[in-house]
This record gives sequence, structure tokens and C-alpha cells, in this order.
Amino acid sequence: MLTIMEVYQRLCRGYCLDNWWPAQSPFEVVVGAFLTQNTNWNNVEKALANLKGAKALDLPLLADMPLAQLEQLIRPSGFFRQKAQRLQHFCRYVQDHHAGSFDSLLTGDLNDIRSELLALAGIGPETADSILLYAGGRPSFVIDSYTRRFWGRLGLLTGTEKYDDIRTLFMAKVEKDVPLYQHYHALIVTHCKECCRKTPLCSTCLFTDICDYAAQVA
DNA sequence: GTCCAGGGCCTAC
DNA sequence: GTAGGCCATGGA
Repeated sequence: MLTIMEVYQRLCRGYCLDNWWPAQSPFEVVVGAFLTQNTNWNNVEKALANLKGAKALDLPLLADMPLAQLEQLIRPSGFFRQKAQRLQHFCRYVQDHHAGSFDSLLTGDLNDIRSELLALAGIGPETADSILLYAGGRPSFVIDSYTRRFWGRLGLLTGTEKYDDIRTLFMAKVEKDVPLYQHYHALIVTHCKECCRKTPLCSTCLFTDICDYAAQVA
């Protein structure tokens, strides 16, 4: 079995990533983190384009926008009613509790910020960690469905671990380095999109020698 | 027509 | 505490 870092090194040899989470500002990352929940990124891009086209990708503007208007702008991302409500609630929270300052929200003790984010409607552990890692530049690894499936198939997980168990496992074994955390997570998602869901398995898969899934479909 | 995607919340048991 | 249902669009 490979270690977590050996898996990373193998992924590095297979993919060259550039600007994996495309965003022109930390706030755009946050909006994307809400919109991407259980949604294909292509649909998120449509919603983000709508917001940019309306010149509405701005925290105070979203905070004050009529909810129905926000719903229509983000409609392509799916679950648009609840996402609009939660996104607007987040913007109003930052205005009311951090004077509209994103830096203020994301500065301080990592665990305290994470708890604060998790207490907000529509922010679960994955969204909180995405905001921390990609918008805040804080070392908080993101465990998504890809990560679970991928590490599970490589024998690094038993399948019974909860979100925080996996995150703690990772962060205990990998030095807290933001670019490394971002790159590793992006590599997992890229790899899984590339071949983890293909049946039969992609012939160029980097892990055919050790992957459970590869053994199943072989 | 069916499946799935860069989740989270609520309810019932 | 946890399994199941719900939220919704768009591409493959």
C-alpha cells in the first residue's frame, strides 16, 4: 500500500494543473464553494458568468439584492432557491459581524474560524474547508466524495470514517502547507474525473496496480 | 430516459 | 447516531 504522500507524488507525475480553482478574488471562491454543492462545475461557471454579467459578484451587492433576482442569476447551478438564500445570509453575516471584511472573517485561529463557518446555514465541513483553503489560504484539507472514493479504493480508508476522521488523518500525516493542500486536493478531483468513474478502467490510470476498483473491473 | 455532479439540512426511527 | 428524502439544473 502506498502512503498518502506516495500517492501524492504519483499524482504529481501524472497531471500538470494550472489555476484549478479559477477565481479572480477570494469572494468569488466563496460564491463558487456555495454554488458547487452537489453540482457539476460547468453549471457553476454559468451561474458565475451570470453574476459577473450583472456586475453582482460583490458582497454588499449580494447582501442587498432581491432574493428572487439572485435566484435567477444562479439558477443554472441547481438548488438555486436554497443556495440563493444561504449565500445571501452569508453575505449579510459578514457585513453584520465583520464589517463586510472578508479578511476579518478569515483571520485568527483556524479552528475558531472553521467553527464559525460551520455554524452558518449551508456551510458544512466541505464548504468550510474549501473556503478556508482556497479563499483564505489556510491549511485545512478538503475531503470530498472524490477523496473518499479515491483513498478508499487505494486501501487508505476502511469506509467507516467520518469527514473529520479523514481530515484529521490527512493533516496529521502531511505538513500544513497551503499550496500542497490545494494541489493535492485538485489532483484527486482531476484524477477521479479523468478515470475513476470509467468502466472499463482507463488504460492510462496511474493506480491500476493497487486500486480496488481496477481489480473489480479487470 | 437515466445517471451524476467539486453537499447540506431535516425528519423519522 | 444514522439512514433516507429533499433540494434542481444541465451535460453525457
